[in-house]
Formats: sequence, C-alpha cells, structure tokens
Amino acid sequence: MQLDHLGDFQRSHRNGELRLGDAGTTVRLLGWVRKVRDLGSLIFLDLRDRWGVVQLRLDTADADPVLLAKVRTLRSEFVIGAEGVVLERESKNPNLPTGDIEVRLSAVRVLNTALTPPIPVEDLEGNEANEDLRLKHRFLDLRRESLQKNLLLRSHAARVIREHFHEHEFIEFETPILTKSTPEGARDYLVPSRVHAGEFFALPQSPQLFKQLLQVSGFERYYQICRCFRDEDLRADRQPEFTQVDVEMSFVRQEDVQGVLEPLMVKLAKLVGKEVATPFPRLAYADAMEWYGSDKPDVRLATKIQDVTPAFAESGFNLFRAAAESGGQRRVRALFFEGEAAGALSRKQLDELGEVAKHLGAGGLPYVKWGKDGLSSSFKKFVEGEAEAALKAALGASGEGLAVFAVGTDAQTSKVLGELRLRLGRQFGLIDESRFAFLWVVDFPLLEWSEEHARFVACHHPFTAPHPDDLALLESDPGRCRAVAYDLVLNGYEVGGGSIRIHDAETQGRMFRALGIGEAEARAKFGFLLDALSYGAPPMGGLALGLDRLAMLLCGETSIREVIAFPKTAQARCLMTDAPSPVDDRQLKELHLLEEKAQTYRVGAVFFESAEGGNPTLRAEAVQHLSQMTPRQASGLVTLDDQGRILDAQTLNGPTFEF
RNA sequence: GGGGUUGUAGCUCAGUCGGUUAGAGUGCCAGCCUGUCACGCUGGAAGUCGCGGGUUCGAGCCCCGUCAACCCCGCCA
Repeated sequence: MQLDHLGDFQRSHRNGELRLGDAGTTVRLLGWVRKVRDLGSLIFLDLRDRWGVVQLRLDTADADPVLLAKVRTLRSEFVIGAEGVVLERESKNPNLPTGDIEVRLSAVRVLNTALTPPIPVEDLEGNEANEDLRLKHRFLDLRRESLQKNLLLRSHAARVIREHFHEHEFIEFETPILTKSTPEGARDYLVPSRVHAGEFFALPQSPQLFKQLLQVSGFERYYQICRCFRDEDLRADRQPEFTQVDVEMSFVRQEDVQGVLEPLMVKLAKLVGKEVATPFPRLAYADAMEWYGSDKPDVRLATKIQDVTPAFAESGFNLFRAAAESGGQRRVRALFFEGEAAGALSRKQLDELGEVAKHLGAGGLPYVKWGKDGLSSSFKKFVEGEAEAALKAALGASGEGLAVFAVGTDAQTSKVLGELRLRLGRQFGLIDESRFAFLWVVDFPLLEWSEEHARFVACHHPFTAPHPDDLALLESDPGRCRAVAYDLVLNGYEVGGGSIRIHDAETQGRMFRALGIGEAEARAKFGFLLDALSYGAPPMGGLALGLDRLAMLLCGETSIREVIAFPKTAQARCLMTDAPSPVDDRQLKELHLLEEKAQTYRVGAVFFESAEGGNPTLRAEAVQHLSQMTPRQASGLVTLDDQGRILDAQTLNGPTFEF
C-alpha cells in the first residue's frame, strides 16, 4: 500500500482536548485508528493519541472519491494524519470527553499500515490476553489505556519524588553500575571483564556503600532513583532488576529519616486521591511478629494473633498441652474471626484451609467453630463443657465465629497464622481495600542465625548500626541484638527499608567479626569502606524505597509487571527480546569464559595442511570461499580444532562472512 | 530446588462417560446499511487441541515425560 509522507503536516491539537468551543476550527490531528465504523454512506473513525480519542466523520455521498477510497482502506492501528473541521455532533457521546464534537474529514495521510494485532489493543473488560502473549508483544500491550495510565502515574510519582527531595536540598547522584561483588546478601549478576582475565564486575544489588561514602565526602543529603539487580527467584512483586529510590542523610536519627519520608508518602497517596495521616504508626518487629505473624503486616485488618497457650495447660488435648509444658519453646497461637460468615465456613472450606496450613509447614489446621448448629471442632472432645467456656474467654469470643490454631515454635506458628490471617480476612471482607495503611516496623534484629551458612547473617545488611542499648550483645548474644533498622510498610507490602549505619571503623570491625568475616576478608571486600570510616565519617542513615511496588500500590495493581514497561517473566526472561540468549563463542573467548582449546591458523598453506583430516565437503566449501576472498579478508583467522576440523565452518558457510 | 494452576481458531474460552465432521463469543475478510461510538444485519475463511511418547478398536479427554506462562514455598543482606 502506498504510504503518505508526514511532510509539512503538523498537529494543531491533541485528540483528547477538542471540545464544543473548538467547533468551526479546522484541525490537523495525528494518531492511531482505534476503530472504524462504516455505516454505508457514513463512516466514523476513532483516532487515538497519548491524550485521548476523537471521532472523525466522513459522509460518503459528497466526499472526494480519492479521499473516500483512502478512508475505506483504513484499518485498526493504522497511523494517520487527519485534517478536518470540528463540528458539534448530531448524537453526542457522554462517555467520551470529546463526545460533543467530531471532526469532519477533509484530508487524510496514511503514515503507516498495521497488521491485525495478535492481542487486543482496546482496553475492554475481559478483553485481556494471556500474559505471555502480552509480554511478547509488549509494544502493543503498552498501547492499552490501562498500562498507559499506570506508566503515566509512575512517571508522575517519580517527578513528585524528585521534587520532594530537591525541596529538602538532597543532591541527586549517579553511582556505578559496574561495581564490586559483595559476599553478603543476594546473588549478584556478574559481568566478566575482558581486560582482566578471570575477573568480574557485579551489578549493584543497591548503591548502599556508595551512598555511605558520599556522606563521608560531606554531601550530607543524597538521593537517586536507580536500578538495582538481584539474581534471585521472582515473585509478583519482585523482578531481577528493579528500581529503588535510594536516600542517605548525615547527622540523623531514625526519626529524621522517617520525618523526610512521611510527607513524601502523603504527597504520593494524594496523587491517587488517598488521605493518609502522619506520623505513621511505629510497630516493633517483635510485636509485628506476635500480633500479625509478619514483618510487613497489613494493618487494614484489625484481627490479631493471640497466644492461647495457657488455656491448654490442663487440656486433655496432648498436642496443645505439650506445648504449654514446653516452657515457652512451643506455643499455641490462634486467630479468632467473629461473625456469621466465619461460623458458617463449610467442612470443605476448612479442609482447603488445612491444606494451606500444611503447605506452610503445619501438621494440619486445628479449628473450633461456633456456627448456627453450635460447636464443631477438629478436637471437639477436648473443647466441650468447661473447656469451651475457658477457650472462649481466652479468645475473647462470644457469638458465632471461627478460631484456627497453630502450635509450634514462634517462627512456625507466625508463618501459618500470618498467612491465614490475610486469607481469611480477605475472604470475610474485613479489609477496606480503599485505604492506604502505612506503618513503620522498627527494632529489627541485627543478626539471625543461618543454618545454611552455619553463622550469623545480617538481617538488613552488614553496615546497619546495632541498637545503642544492645551494643554489648554483639559479642555475648548476637541473636538478641537489635538494629536501628526500619521498614516502611503499606497494606502488607514492604515498600521501603533503611537503617542508621555504622559510622566508625571499630564498630564495623565488631560487626564483621559477629558475621564471621575475618580481618583479611573484610580488608579484601570492604577495605575502602573501613578506610573511609577511619577518616571522619559522620553519623548517617537512610533508606531505600521500592519504586515498582510503590507504583503498583498507587495503581491498585497486584503485580509490578503492570507498572514496568518491559518486565521479565517469573523465569527471569524477556519474552519480547528473548533475553537472555546464547552468545557467540568468539565473545566468550574474548571474555575468557571459554577456554581457547582450538588452534588458530593464518589462512594459507598451514590451513590446508591442518585441514587434511577434516570433513572433505567443508574443506571444499572453505576452498571455494577462500578463492573468492580479497587479500584483506584472507588475512583473517580460520579456527580449527586439533584434528584439523573446521570449527568456524558456519562462518565460512554463512551469509555474513566477515573477518 | 520444591508444590500448585493453566495451555483447544488471531484473541478469550466451552468441549459431558474416551466414540461420527472439535464448538461459541470476539477479531479478521466480503457484501449490505445515514448518527454509530462494544454500531447493526448477512455470509465466509480460520485448528500441529503446547510438544514427545504410551494405553486403547478409537485420545482434545486417560497415563508418562517435556516445554512455557502464572501463583506460592525455599531464596530475596
């Protein structure tokens, strides 16, 4: 099809901005054909651009035949320039901002055609293709209004963030993407060095150390919106590359950092019409685990986990009584959901919950239900009579409702009840989805024992300051030492995390020792940091926000892929570019990743000698190619293995023969 | 690394107990249509039932393997 040139055609208006007041004006518009509605002697076209949609009209009876023929060829997603007069519509469309007017076509330029899209581009209910197809054709998927809206909102959020930090005199920095691998934390993405055989850069898991060093340099307030990389398995709210809003400040306490972040959250919430009050609630990590079974509780749900161990001290139910007799090693913890809905849960639904509990490591799901037909329970004979009253008192239960129990160590019971709390809360409609519930979880433990590494590892990172009251515990009882670390939680998602840092070399050395990192290793891995801390490092602290998660929650989405233009799949693949992909052996050799076993020969006599034992067909082809080569090409290399077979035969064969 | 869900027309899905020629909606193509805007009406084309193997007289359906997407556990300082 013959395409028109853009030429001198210039847009006079954006499609979404035309109103009744523009009636009578001749306009020039650009965009994509969303839809053609051909009524016979009347043709309507919807023209879409970034800013909206407007209806174009052509009356076939009095139309220029050339224009009519051209318009009849238009299909969805064609790119056109349209010229015409704005007119008030005969029948208006109240669902469209431009619904009062239409543009009567006088000229059209077809700037490009389009194949029939493999996925729907129109953003209708139930019109969404499978995600793998959407990701493969992401450039089309991104034409959809909902994704355009999400990415626009993300852009607005980023702008608000930048403005906020600039208002507060933060300085924006760029830090290296090619940096040093660190022993702690997530797996690194590694980048081989061509110049230094056998050595590697790592992509940053975060700019943590650089932002601290910038404080040592005296910049006092740093921020950056930066990409971070972690080679770990994915989730709906986790990608291998993600964006952090990275913040660091000098001469601050935890409260100062929080004081800068809270008003920013208020502004961001306002972008989507949510009011949030400051200061945000502070919740100690220990309380979060005790009440919500999670270090990122969704506090829109009021239901809390309760300790009911004492209620079973005399019980005939051995499983629970044993826990009561374990001296605190094991406890019986419970969730109680009051109400008819909870009391009416069917046997099947309870079985399903039991499966969930098993999946999370519980043996099963003991429950007690007070419904229409009275009491039912998986351990009914132990909760009848006096025991029932005692249990109700312990749970604070009066009417109908459901109690579910978990028994075991705190870690075990928190995991099970933390998950069931959310699941049942959602099921019973106890969560106000319209709310934004921010809170700070504080007083995280500094270290936790890792069975895998048989040593303590940092809960946050190795540069987190120990709580001043717990400093002595660093050597005596590291597991009980608290950190000055804080997470910002929104609706059950960790949207940020930070800490006050260690700012003196001596404490940093103690921390490394507690982590089992020896003097020599600390020197090799973090020598520059220890040096920096020895030259007058200020007290400092900061935080990093997960911009993807934040954007996701602002957009009301449940996956960060909906707020990332080109996301990866759960298997860390890009379905559009097909990355990662194999690379040429030549690249691998250059990077010293593939051992150079093969011999290389100058083309010429040596080549023919070495090819003696080789494949005759390939050799013939090679000879053919060589005879056609210019001297310059022939001075290149041909690769043979030690049997004289041509390793690079494909290059000799292929259409892109290059030396 | 482990568990679960899904895979049938371009797209979204249905497909009964294993039984004749695998259907619907939508999109696409063609014709008709003067106020549509999820236009309407009529007709048409469109299938590697993810892939490989097995069971069976016979497999979209059952079994084994495998691939991919999604969700979860582990992991993610």
